[in-house]
Amino acid sequence: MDTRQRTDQQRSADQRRRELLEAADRVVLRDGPGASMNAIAAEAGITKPILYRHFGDKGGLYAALAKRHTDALLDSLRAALDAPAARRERVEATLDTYLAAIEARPQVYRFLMHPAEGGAPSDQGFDTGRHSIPLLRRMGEELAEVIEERVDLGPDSRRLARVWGHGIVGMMHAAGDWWLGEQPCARAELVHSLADLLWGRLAVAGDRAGGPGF
Amino acid sequence: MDTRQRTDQQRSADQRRRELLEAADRVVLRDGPGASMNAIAAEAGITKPILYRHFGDKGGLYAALAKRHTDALLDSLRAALDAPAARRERVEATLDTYLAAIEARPQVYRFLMHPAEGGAPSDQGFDTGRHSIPLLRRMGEELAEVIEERVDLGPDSRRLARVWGHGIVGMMHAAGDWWLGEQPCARAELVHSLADLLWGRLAVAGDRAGGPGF
DNA sequence: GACTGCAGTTACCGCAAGTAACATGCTAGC
DNA sequence: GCTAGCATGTTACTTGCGGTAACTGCAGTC
Repeated sequence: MDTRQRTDQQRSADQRRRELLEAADRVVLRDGPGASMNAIAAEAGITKPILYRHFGDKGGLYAALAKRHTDALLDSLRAALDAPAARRERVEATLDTYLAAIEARPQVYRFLMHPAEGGAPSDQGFDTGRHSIPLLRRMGEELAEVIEERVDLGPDSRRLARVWGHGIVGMMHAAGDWWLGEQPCARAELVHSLADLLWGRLAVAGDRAGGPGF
Repeated sequence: MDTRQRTDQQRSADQRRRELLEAADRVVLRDGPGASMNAIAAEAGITKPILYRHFGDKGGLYAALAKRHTDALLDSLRAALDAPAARRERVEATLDTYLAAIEARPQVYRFLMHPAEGGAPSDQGFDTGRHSIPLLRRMGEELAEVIEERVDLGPDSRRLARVWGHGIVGMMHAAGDWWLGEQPCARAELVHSLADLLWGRLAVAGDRAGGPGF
């Protein structure tokens, strides 16, 4: 029964890991990303070394935490991206999905993107920052694949698709971040404005009347 | 001679501050953003408390450091943005200026944007992250102003210009970050691809032949 | 019943941020 | 000239965190 026992142990270890991650999640979402390992361990009802046995170091824990949320977000984005609809509708749906996600759970978003804000004024000791980029990169790569697969970009399509994938994701991210900071308009308006930008409205807009030079 | 003395002292204090910033610059660019206050003080030939008297805390020092570089970058961007040329040329010139800057001094760029990477594997004790966003935000706001001032966007132009400003800056940033990581093409190609995206090529591209349903 | 392996603990190290209290030199007023 | 004040600098400390070593108790195994 060696294998059977192994699987039992494995299962309980995974279960424990999940519990620890949930505890970490609670603390991080409450105290911000500056949460200490001690605090997380306390929330989980155990002590530090166990966390280290499970996750190696703080970066490992945060990476695991980030991966959970990142995977979840990417799943919803994929769903929006795969919906059977015209291109512009799909783009708008994807933008809206992303923005709805960050609007619904800004704490999670801030953890994923800006690992160094919440918490004490003299916070220290988070070593994330390695995690915000992975999310952006992954989104960029996935979008690039979708673009290359669906849009006819002529020769050099691979490179072009990747540039656009990362560029569009960055646009969405930065606009979303700004929008989340100072809710200047409804989500739908933002979605529309961004889609307009992607649809080339900048190119066809006229010059302003009293513009300097023209 | 009270005022005269005051100004003398003031001048020397400012000078000292500049020297300290240059020393900090050297250390941060050499050791990454995980550089300790002790190391910076040593490089400047003094000890920690003086740094704290000048900058308050580590965040203050890093903010001052970031402001220097941010201001410099914004100056060059403004120059490119103000050049007398057609809109597309200006856009390309601005993109190129930004990308040339991050290509020329990736260390500075990484400090401004990803304050948590270089340095020891178990780095700790940087509390920036408060600085990357300011740069993006400032660029976004400035671009928004330029857009609103020069482009005729009809009613609601203020909101639209800000959305676009932040969105375009984010696009530039994310694409630049990815491009810097894995130099996949020449700078000029990237500039062209991004400008094409902004010029609506995504909207007019056809669907790919064997696409799944689309 | 001794043996192995795993969850868990306490107690510690190292290191960096930040601070208090002490030393030193310069200018100013008497 | 001599002391008062102030800026500049120092040493030596506290606090708090990440990370680890070494010990403890407890399942199941031969």
